Amino acid sequence: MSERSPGAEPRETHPDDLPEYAERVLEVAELIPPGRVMTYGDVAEWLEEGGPRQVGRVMSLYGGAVPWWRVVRSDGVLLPGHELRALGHYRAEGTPLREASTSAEGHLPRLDMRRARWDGGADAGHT
DNA sequence: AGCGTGACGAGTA
DNA sequence: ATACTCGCCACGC
Repeated sequence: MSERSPGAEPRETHPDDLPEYAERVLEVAELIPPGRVMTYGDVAEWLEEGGPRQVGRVMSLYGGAVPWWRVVRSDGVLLPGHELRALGHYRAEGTPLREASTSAEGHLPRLDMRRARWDGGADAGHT
């Protein structure tokens, strides 16, 4: 609705609002059902825009407003720095985990990606 | 304009 | 299974 001075494109530098891309990423994060996860790469593919690193950037900056623990690394490693918080959520939602095989202590479980990965409703067409 | 960094990911050793 | 490399790409200095 607002107009811009002719000749001055609003390219980068967004005002206070979240960048459009960030909003889309967060939107997808909200779609992930409890007990399931999507990888950064999956989200990027689903959006057909950006890449894993861009999704990761958005999550690091604005993820606090959404279930951030449901967007994970493809190898299932818990988010460094928030392992216990994430683990609490996973246990509470019944997200499939792979307990450390060896009896080594200090090893937190990792996500069982084969079972926890959510396809984003592949047949629920988003286009 | 170059260079390092990062909530990544796949491939190789 | 772990460690390392490389490709990726937006950002900040």
